[in-house]
Amino acid sequence: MTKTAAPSVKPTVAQACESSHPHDPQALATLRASLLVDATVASVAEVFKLLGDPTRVRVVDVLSHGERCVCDLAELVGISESAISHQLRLLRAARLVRVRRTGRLAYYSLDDHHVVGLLHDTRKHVEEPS
Amino acid sequence: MTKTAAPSVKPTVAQACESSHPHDPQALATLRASLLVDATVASVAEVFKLLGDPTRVRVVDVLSHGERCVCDLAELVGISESAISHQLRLLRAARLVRVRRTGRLAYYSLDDHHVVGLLHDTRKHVEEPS
DNA sequence: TTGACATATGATCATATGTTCATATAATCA
DNA sequence: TGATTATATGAACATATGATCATATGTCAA
Repeated sequence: MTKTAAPSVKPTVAQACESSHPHDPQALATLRASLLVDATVASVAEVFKLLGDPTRVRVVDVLSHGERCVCDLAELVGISESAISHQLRLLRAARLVRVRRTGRLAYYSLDDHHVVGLLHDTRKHVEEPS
Repeated sequence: MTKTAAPSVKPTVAQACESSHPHDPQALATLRASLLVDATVASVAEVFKLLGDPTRVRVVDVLSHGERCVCDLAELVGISESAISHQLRLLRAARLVRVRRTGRLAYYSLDDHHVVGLLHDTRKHVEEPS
């Protein structure tokens, strides 16, 4: 879907707007060299994509207060247990959460506390008066 | 698609796993009260969703180094000008970028410098050795 | 004014995503 | 053992998304 090919992979074409405004090829080359590499872009986008869903934001929000079992998560997030389980699977795959099993209960907790920071920063940001 | 209804809107049902492990209703109520409200969850998810795409991550990355015209952005990001324009539209709508028009050129720049911080933090995070 | 150019946008299409339903697995209890 | 409970997962479906193509708008140069 999203094109992730690196700019550097694409054969460099003459810039369409080159004639209209001056470019410093050296500066452009320097800029290009300082851009994030493909793998980083992909990883970063992946983390943001996981946080880019209201259900998963709620899950992280709940878990930021401590571990919870699946059914409590479902209840607190306001979604079916099946739906929560699917979402937890995604978060697990990305190592954002971790499971601890006790009998038939599965307790989830944050495995990546960076996301709490991201959530916190973004929350403060969106709550700022514009 | 994503269910965004608040837990509090949903009539409280008896918890399915109530019988299996003890719950402190008071603690649950306190937790519930400290969760993010719907509007915040939606806004936060919206910002993350915009950053959850490799193309847009690249756009923000490029713009974090200074303003660029659309055709340079297209070139640097490695995508068609039409595609870039569509993405810039989304970023504009969310007030993450801003346009400055000069003749037939449109220079885009970051309108929200929080996103650079988010990008930076997440980058450092994904580049950490696990 | 005409034509070339820079950007924007609507329509379309293939693919991705999130939920639901049905079912599977595994643990506990009668 | 058999029934119940907690969680997981596959299939199906509706919707969302991002790219492309065609076209529109606005600007500048000849």
